[in-house]
Order: sequence, then structure tokens, then C-alpha cells
Amino acid sequence: MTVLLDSPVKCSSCPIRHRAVCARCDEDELSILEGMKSYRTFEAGQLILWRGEPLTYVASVVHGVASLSKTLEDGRTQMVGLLLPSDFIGRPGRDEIEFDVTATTDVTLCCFDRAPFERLVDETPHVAQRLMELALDELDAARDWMLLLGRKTAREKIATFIEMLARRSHSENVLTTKVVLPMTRDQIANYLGLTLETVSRQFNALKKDGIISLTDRRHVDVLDYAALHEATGDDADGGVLS
Amino acid sequence: MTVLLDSPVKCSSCPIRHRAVCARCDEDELSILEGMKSYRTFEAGQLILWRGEPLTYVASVVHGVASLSKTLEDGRTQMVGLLLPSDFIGRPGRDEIEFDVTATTDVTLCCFDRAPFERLVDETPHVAQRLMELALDELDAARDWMLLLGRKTAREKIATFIEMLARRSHSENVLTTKVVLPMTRDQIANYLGLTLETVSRQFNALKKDGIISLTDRRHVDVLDYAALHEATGDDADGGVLS
DNA sequence: CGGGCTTTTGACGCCGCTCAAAGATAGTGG
DNA sequence: CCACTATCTTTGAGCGGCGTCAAAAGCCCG
Repeated sequence: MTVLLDSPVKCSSCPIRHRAVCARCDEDELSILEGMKSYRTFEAGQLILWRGEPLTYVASVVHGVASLSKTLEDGRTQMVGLLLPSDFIGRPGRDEIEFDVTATTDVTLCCFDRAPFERLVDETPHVAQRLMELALDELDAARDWMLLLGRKTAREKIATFIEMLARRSHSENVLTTKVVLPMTRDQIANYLGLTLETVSRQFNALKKDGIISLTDRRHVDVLDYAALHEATGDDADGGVLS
Repeated sequence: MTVLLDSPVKCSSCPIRHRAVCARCDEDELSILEGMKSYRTFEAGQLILWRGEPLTYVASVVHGVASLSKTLEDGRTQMVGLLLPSDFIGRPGRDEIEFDVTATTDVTLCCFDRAPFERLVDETPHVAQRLMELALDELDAARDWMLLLGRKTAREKIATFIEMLARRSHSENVLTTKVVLPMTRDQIANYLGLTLETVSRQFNALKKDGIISLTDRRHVDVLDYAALHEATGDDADGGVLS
């Protein structure tokens, strides 16, 4: 069930303070947001918002992973975005979204009612600018994904996926070799435009090649970053340290 | 070669006046833009901007079609966007782009130097808001395309492509049955994540089924809109009249 | 220990890719 | 105006990667 927590974390000690929609806000702006916000939590698997439904609030992801997905008439589905902590849900000036938003893991959201938030956007350029940056970041990510979906092989897709998670989950430039998979094989398949069987086979193929090891179903250990990047099909310069 | 025309069309009689980045501008704002703009034309096939190059200007497409594309190490390429008249090239706050921009047909751009344009964006909310809308529109389009690339069959891809062109090219709610293909089979293949042979075969399959007819290589005549939509795999409600 | 879920593994078939060649079409120069 | 050429498109034959179907194995939680 959706849970409304009465005491959200203070903005000043919020883990996503410097990356979320509030990143550029000064103290005054922050205290306005502080007054508007509330936390909501969702269990893994819950629908957070769905296509066509009027959007009553917008939110930042604080903890956990959510996903955006679209579905064809006959039920085939494709994830069109992954929302990690600091990512934003909802869009200024629209009152519907065109996809479903689902909690992939347990999720905590920092929510703002739409009307007051939009007023704030109109008045504070810091928020509007940051929103624009976030939208453009998403657009870049979407385009990388289009290349992946349209042209990469199953093996390249899996390698790219692991590399992306490694890049986004390492803390402060320290490159960790342990990667946590925030989703099941089935969800990974929907993200990569594959079937779950193919996902499983390719994970094991990378393992057999000594590029990764699979400690348990949710944990990948990257043994050879160079080989992993090689397997993504991307240019050499797009490597891990960039 | 790039041609700089010394006398661009006046904004007030510009064909994209009400849809481009300037859509919400009032007379005063428009005259500022008028003073900043210049036209550039490119022949079909020319590179307009390329990945990693510093971005010296931003622009609106006035006539023609341009495309955004990304390339893998071994040369496989995927179009990640189609720019039709009124679409915008370039992004505030970034000095590089992550893809190549190519003229698909002969193209006329309405260009603004980046520095003065960005100053204008900071000062006039009308432009900033419109830019945000355009970015979100592109994001929606990118996500539809992700569904197509990841989950649709070749036939569904072709049907979706034709339907999209029909929808974007008809003027003022009048549904034309004649659709002009602004690109070659090879370029269509790169847009849809297919090969040119498959594109050709699927066009002819739709023709054999009586859904379209092919007058010449650049012109499609839609004979049966309902059947075309059926062939896209999308939900019933996303039909032509929406 | 039992039941449901996720993952793995195998066998097989099909859609779309590859390779190849012939057929249109448009642009060029004689 | 027409032959010539380059480019684009169509068509065919064959193959392979990934999807489909099925069943077994592993894991988690009561």
C-alpha cells in the first residue's frame, strides 16, 4: 500500500540534495520546498502512476528504483526509462503521462502537489533550470537506449546494462566491482528489448568468458572492466572513467 | 556547401511561427529574435553538426528534414530522432551534442548564435518555457520510438512509420492519403532498426495486402487507414484522429 | 518441509539479416 | 534526345540469433 510518512528527512541532510530537482536551490527556496513536500513509499511491484491518469503530484526518487514502461495492444511491454535516486517523476505543464510508473524495488518518493509546485517553477528560475537539465539528461539517456534497442546484439545489451549500473552506482569516483541488479531477469528483459531466457543465457555467457561472476541472482561482480566495455560495442573513449 | 542567405523570411510570415521555439513570443521578443537570426541551407546528405564538436549556434528547422544519428564502433548506425519543420536543434547549457545531425533532404535552418540566444533564454520566460515543451515533446517521441525499436516487428515498424508521417504531414486536420517519404530505404532502415532489404519487403507486403499503394519510391498512398493502424500494433484509441 | 517464484537449460523454429544479382530511376554529358 | 552511369530498390536464397515452448533446478518464506 502507499504509505504517507509524516516526517520526511530534512532537505539539508537529504541524500539527493545535490542532484535532484532542488540541486540549485538556495536556503530560502529550499525552505519553501521543505514546507510543500511529503514522503510516500511503495513496495516492489506496485504501480505508482499510470498512463492517462491525471497527475496530481510530482516527485523525486529518494531511495529505490522505479521504472517507466509502455505496452502494446497484445501485452508486449518495453521499459522506456529507469528512475534511480535523484531522478524526477512528472512534467511541468502536462497533466497526464504517457507511460506507467512502477516501483521496481521498494521506493521512497519525495512528493510535491502539482499546483503549488508549478507555481514555484514559474517563479524560481533555479528550479526551472534544473528541471530543464534533468529533462535533457533523460533525453540523452533515451537516445543511448534507442541505439541499444535498435542495433545492439543481446550480448552487447547485457554488457551495456551492467556497465551502466556500475557507472551509476559507484560512489564518488571509486569504481566498485560489485554491482547490484535492482530487478529480475524478466524486468531486465523488458528494459533491454529481449526475453528473460536470452538475458539469462547472456549473463552466463559473460560469466563463462571470465568477464563477470554471478555471486547470486542479484549480484554481479565485474572481473574485467576492459573486456566488459569491449563487449558493449561502444567506442573506446566512452570507457568507465569518463 | 553551407549557404548563408542574407535575407531570411520575416518572422511574421514565417511558416513555423506558431510551432517553433518562438511560438509564445510577443512582438517585442520577436523583434529581438529577428535581429539575431540568419538562415543557413544544406543539401541532402550534408552533415550539419557532429558529435563532440563545440556547438556555436542553435537553430530551428524551417524547411526540409534533418536527422540525428548515433554510431557504434563497427559502423552500425541508428537514427535517434527526425527533425521536421519547427523542430529545434541544440540545447541550452550544453556546448556539445552527443550525436550527428545530417540533412536528410535539402534543409533550411533559422540559426541563432549560441551566446546571445542563451542570454535571451535566461531573460525571457516565453522562450525558456517553449524550449522545455519542445524537449518534453522530444522525450515523448523518443519513448514511443523505444517501444518500437525494442518490441515491434518489421511490419509494425513500417506501419507505424507511415502512420507517423501521415499524422505529421497533413495540414490542419485534413487527413491526406498521400504521404511523402523524406528519405531513402536505407535511411528508413536506420531509423527503424532494420535493414534496407527488410524495409523494402515490408513496404511491398503492405502493398500486396491492399493497405497502401506505392506510386513511386518516394510516395505512399494510404488506401486503408484502419488497416494501417491495426498493423502498427498500438492500442485502438491511438488512432488517426486523435 | 512444502509451495511458489525466479532462474537456468535444452530443443526447435521463425523472423529478419546477409550476401548476391537483377531491375528501376535519375542525373550527366555527348 | 539518348546512351551511360551511379544510385537506389527489389527480389531471391540461405542462414543464424533470438524467441518460443517446455521442463528442471534453485531460492525464499512461511
